[in-house]
Amino acid sequence: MATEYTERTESKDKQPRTARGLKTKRKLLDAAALEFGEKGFHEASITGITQRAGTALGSFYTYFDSKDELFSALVKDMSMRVKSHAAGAMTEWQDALEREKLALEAFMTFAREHKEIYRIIDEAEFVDPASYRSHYEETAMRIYERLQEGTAAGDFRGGLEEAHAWAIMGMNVFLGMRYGIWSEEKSAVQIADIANGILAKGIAKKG
Amino acid sequence: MATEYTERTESKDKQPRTARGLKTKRKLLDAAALEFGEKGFHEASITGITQRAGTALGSFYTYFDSKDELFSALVKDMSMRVKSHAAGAMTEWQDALEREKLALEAFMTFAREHKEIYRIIDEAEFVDPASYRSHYEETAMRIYERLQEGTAAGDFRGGLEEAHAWAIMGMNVFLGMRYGIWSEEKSAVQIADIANGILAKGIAKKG
DNA sequence: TTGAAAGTTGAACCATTATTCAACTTAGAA
DNA sequence: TTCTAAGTTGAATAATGGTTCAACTTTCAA
Repeated sequence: MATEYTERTESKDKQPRTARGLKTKRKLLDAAALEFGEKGFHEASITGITQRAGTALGSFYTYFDSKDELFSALVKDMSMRVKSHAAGAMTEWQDALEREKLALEAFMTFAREHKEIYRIIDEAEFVDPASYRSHYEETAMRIYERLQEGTAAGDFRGGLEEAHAWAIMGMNVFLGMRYGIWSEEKSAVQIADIANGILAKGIAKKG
Repeated sequence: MATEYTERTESKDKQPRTARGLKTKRKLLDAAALEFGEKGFHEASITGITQRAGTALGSFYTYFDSKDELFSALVKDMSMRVKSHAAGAMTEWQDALEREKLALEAFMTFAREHKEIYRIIDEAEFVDPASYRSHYEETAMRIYERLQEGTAAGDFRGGLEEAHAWAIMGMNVFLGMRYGIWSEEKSAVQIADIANGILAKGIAKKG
């Protein structure tokens, strides 16, 4: 699975300059995603990564300055992939509420298919806190914008704040962990329905 | 602050047998909470812990088998302390909805006062996954029980499942991180009100 | 075709740090 | 008071694994 990786923080002189170099770097990145996902940052080793990638140990340092830098690059890439996936799933919807349902459904599906991604993003809290924070702040912002659009469209009530977005995000993340990663006893749709029920009417008895 | 720590997993022969021993062990545990909270598991060092505690390096191994075992003991203790604190705050309430508000409020306050605790529990996902899971499964269970009581009392609607508890927990955890640990721009009460609004009526426009 | 730049290789280096241990000190029961 | 168990100490041990580097191979523009 040849994936495209963004590499914002990278030192210029480490960019591959030939097709061969590009291929090697991609192998390293894919291998790293697996290694970090399986073992976590500290248990993962450069040796393990280069072995998976089928390259020599030294080749790693042709493309990355350090283990930390690689991890950082991966976090940013994973963050972007979650975002793209969700965006792609939220194209067709009748009302704002349904859009949120689609968002969570997409999120759950993605979590199930890429369990390693979640481990990497979560571990960024300790290895690369700035990226971790950005990931969630940007995600919250995106949700907040959807809330505002929803209010404007008359689907959502007024008075929705940034904190509402964080609450929804928290719901989604924990449901993703519990019913996406830890077990798949319920379908993504079932879970999305439950969360959507909360957003639609809360849990209080009507009266 | 002499805190009591539970030590379920500890080997019997490491228990202190004198008052002096007990005191040293407590110093080590308190120092460890600080060290792990500040630096995280891997950056934290036994040397750092014993230095903070004002004991010799070797004394650590009089009371603990390993760095991992100590961390594990800490996670369990922190988990218990969050639980106790929340329980203590949820004694006076008129209806189930208000009880949930008090729970989140307590959680937020506690997070602000013990930021290091959150780091420790979060990092357990990688260092001691079993404890991490237990912590959240038990918390979710407690919430779920409250939901059932709420339904029985006529405060909550029917059809509430375990997944509803996970959704609420996720909301709380993320709000605690964002508005408890990262910044305190809003009061615990304000945040608890927002979350409670979601539980009470959702975010959809009444129609 | 050719040679300089790019890429590859893996052994060696080195810093870190958890853990051990044997000598030493203190506590407290008898 | 005495003596043994409990506790303390910190230098030494050992294993790990990130990083460097000099020799070697491949690429590709001219």
